Amino acid sequence: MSWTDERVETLKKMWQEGQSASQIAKELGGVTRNAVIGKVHRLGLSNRVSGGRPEDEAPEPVAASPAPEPAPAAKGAAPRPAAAPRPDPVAEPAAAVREEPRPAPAAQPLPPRRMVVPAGQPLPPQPSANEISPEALASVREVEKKARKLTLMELTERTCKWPIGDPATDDFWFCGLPSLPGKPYCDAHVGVAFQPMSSRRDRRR
DNA sequence: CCCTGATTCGC
DNA sequence: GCGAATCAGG
Repeated sequence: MSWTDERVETLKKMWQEGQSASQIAKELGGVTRNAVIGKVHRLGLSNRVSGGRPEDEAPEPVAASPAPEPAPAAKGAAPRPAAAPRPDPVAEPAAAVREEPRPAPAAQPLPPRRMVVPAGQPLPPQPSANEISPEALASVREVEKKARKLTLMELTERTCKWPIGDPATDDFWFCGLPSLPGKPYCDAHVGVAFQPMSSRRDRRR
């Protein structure tokens, strides 16, 4: 692979968005994070942040994006582990996680809201009425207390991406415990997310 | 251990 | 110019 104009453009864009070198490398493909970092330096895009600014560099205050683009699927598809778990086993939230470099540093103190009903019609993805083994639920509750409470950006391929809390408030985070190899969730959450769909009995409710 | 960016230096 | 190896951290 070579640094075509297009690839360089992607690199610049992502770097300025604050994406890590490894993330950029993954996105581009065919290059390692080292290659990305090397290129970043050659392009003169280093990120000096230290408090003291030599006073020569001033441009690029990183203006707030005009179109904030609400979190992709993270919000709308966010399952409610506590009450109605089981996010789509197929479409793991990882994709949505990849984006959103700036999750807005918390804001609204307490907006007038009652229930979170993600606008739009997309609400069906909910096999709902799920029967999760009591033990699975129990371990999940337990685990949630030990959750690392990671933010979107802190998630990696090895951290549990199970969302906890209400996405519409600051009271929201991701489990973050070590995920099972190849799985998007930790042991406890995998147990709730991937149900054999077998033990399905009638359920008074 | 996982991850980050920074630097060096042979190619 | 490129990027693996290495360094220096969190």
